[in-house]
Amino acid sequence: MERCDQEEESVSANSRLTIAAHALAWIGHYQRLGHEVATSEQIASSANTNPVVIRRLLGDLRRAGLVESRRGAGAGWSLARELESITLLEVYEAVETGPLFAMHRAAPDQGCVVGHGIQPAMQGIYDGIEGTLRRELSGVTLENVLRDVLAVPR
Amino acid sequence: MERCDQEEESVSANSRLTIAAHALAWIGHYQRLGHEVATSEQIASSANTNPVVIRRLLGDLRRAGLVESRRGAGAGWSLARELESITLLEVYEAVETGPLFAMHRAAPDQGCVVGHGIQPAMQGIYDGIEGTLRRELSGVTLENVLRDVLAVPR
DNA sequence: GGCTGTCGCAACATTAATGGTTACGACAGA
DNA sequence: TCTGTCGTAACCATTAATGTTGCGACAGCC
Repeated sequence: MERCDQEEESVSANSRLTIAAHALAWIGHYQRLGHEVATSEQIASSANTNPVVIRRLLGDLRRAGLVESRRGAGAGWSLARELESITLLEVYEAVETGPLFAMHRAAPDQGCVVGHGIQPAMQGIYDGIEGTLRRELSGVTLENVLRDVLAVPR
Repeated sequence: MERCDQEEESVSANSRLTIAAHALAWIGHYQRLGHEVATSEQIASSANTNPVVIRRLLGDLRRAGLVESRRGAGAGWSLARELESITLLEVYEAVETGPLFAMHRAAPDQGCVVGHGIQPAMQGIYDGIEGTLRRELSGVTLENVLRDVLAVPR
């Protein structure tokens, strides 16, 4: 598979949510063209990555009940649910692991008033932010995503 | 410096915002007790980390105009502004680098309709989410944080 | 029954961010 | 001059994400 190098400054964050949305939109679009299943090879070609990466990601989505896979001849992936019913929140929860912001690696000094109170204080703030993030993500369906994708001018 | 291992499942995300808030709250609280400056050694002891890590982080905050440092004898760190006027958004922008969610590492296949439209589509969604995140962060001041910290029961 | 294409998964390499550690010069007050 | 602390470079360790290869499992088809 050819690598199409593009000079990006310094990609740090994880692109798992982006690639997962790409894969779901691709499968949904492909099925609307009349095809039964999509292969990891086809999706990887569109996303410019390795088929195994796609299979790993789709494996997470299958565990979440969003897609199904068939083995044997004529194998491939298909949606387990309609694009309209899948939200970015479900995709996010299927592919993202930890919290947005982490606490200290080692517990702060509990003998210090600041060290003692900082984790509960920040946790309360972070919980509120993650709740807002989830509300935002739950307001976007994969149908919305595919519509936006197809609306981009060539 | 002793390492106080605490069994966390799998800390992945970055704790830079947490540590920065800890440091600012510590300096602010210390100054209210009548002290002029705080040393990276003291802050590191409270946060249970290395003084150099604190100096690096406070260096970012100084570049953002949130703290000042003094050198020579009686050296240390002090707030450049009141805790009430510093928001978590300013701290976030001072210490966090990239976007919350990243795009593909290599550009997707532009010859595919999905590959062509996926990045603009997701970017629009991500921009909205980051805007919401920033609004949330801008609504919390370091004064709020310190108050929450001191309100935690012993 | 064998052939074929694809998934499932393990194993390993690569890259990048983060954090921990040591070292040492610069600085400024006592 | 002495001392304590900052400023910063250099290096190592750890972790997550990603890329890659290999191969067995599976199921339809000939």
